[in-house]
Amino acid sequence: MLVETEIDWTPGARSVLDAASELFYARGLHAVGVEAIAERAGVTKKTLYDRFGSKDRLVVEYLAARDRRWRALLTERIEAAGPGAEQRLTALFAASHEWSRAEGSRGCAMVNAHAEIDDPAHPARALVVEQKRWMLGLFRDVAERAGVPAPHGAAKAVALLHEGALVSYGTGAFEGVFEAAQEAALLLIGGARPRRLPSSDGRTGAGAGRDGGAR
Amino acid sequence: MLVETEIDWTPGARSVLDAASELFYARGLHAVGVEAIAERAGVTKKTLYDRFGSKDRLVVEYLAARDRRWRALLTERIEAAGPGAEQRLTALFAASHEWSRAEGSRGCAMVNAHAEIDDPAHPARALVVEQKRWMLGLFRDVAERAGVPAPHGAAKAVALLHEGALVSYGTGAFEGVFEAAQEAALLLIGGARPRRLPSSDGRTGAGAGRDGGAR
DNA sequence: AGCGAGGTACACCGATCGGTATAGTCATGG
DNA sequence: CCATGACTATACCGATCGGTGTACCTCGCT
Repeated sequence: MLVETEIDWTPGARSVLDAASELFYARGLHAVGVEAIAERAGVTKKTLYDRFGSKDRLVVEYLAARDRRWRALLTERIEAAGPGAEQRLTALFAASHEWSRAEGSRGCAMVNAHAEIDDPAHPARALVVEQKRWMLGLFRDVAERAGVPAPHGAAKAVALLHEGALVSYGTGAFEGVFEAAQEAALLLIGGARPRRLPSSDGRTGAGAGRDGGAR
Repeated sequence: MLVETEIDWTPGARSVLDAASELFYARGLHAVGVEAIAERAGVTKKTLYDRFGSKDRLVVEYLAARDRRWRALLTERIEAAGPGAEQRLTALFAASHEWSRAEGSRGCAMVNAHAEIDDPAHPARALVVEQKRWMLGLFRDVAERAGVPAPHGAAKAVALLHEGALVSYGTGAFEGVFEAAQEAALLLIGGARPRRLPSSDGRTGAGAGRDGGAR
């Protein structure tokens, strides 16, 4: 129950998954060959195919594993933030920012993968969609906690803000995306009705916006 | 003046560009070979290479041509909408929605291309970034017209909303993304401040308070 | 008349793609 | 004791990748 729901991969499979995660995210699905993954993992192609069967299935497992990590981080941070809507929203955007900074600025892995998979029936597509809907659920919960008159619509707008921040951080087109998204989100969800915001004095919890400036 | 500013491609080059545009967008950069593009264009590979030199350069021309179409549509619609901030914002989101519907739901071609190009020095990356900054400029213009106290920050938030709507329309994770984005954008830009002069109304500090960002 | 630009048709290149096959090593546990 | 599972090593497969070379054709323009 309280244990990790991680699949019990063999050591070889695990290092393949790690290598695939790095390479797929950094270079793209089609740009990375199974040979390169196996080499990076310190494993033969045979092992890779014994564990995953095909490149397609490896792609799905890569996304699934990444999604698990992502959700674990978010739920942890949200729960630690307390029950308040503003607290949760702030924690959520801070976690996204932190994640993005740590992963390197290649944007959202789900969106990127979706862009490379043209087959609508590919299981990876469903995985991506499911994740985005889960995110929407998170925002809806926050909107409801805030008592926003139209929680569904507000949640959707905040989800779009978040999505935009994620991919814009990836392109590096402009700076301070998470801060801007968070501020707007707080305004949409916290400020849409007569209520005092906690210390409306800038510095909205995003910590020092110590964004990795190098672009 | 009313003439197209399109580069004077040869007929062969033009059909290659058309074919490339469809195939690259639908299937992805790496998934489409030059052979397939030439075939679709009704042209030999030789012609393709005589006109574009390499696949990389064809990719750049594909994005550049698409960007030209996109900007032409937007500027036309915005100018036709009149000088008001709300009118322009509405026209902009409507145009995006219309474009996305017409192109098929594969999301933003620029973002998708960016996801597939790992080399930061690739000229296509600069093209993508430039387009996103141009979009931000559009939104800033609107924010300034609306007399928002912190136009830069508000514009960034609206740009993120728009970005999120574009890619979310692509994933198809949820419905009504353009409507939701537009509504929130209007709220952020049109409704977040005193209709008239930017007085020092207390509540304004809550959200986009500090413009900050743009260093 | 002639020439160059824009083509077609097609053969060819080395490299890499995803995926398979065969053979053998090593550790664990019933 | 020995069978099974996890792995290495290596060779191989057909297909496709981006890209080049050669030869020939056919316009429009001077």
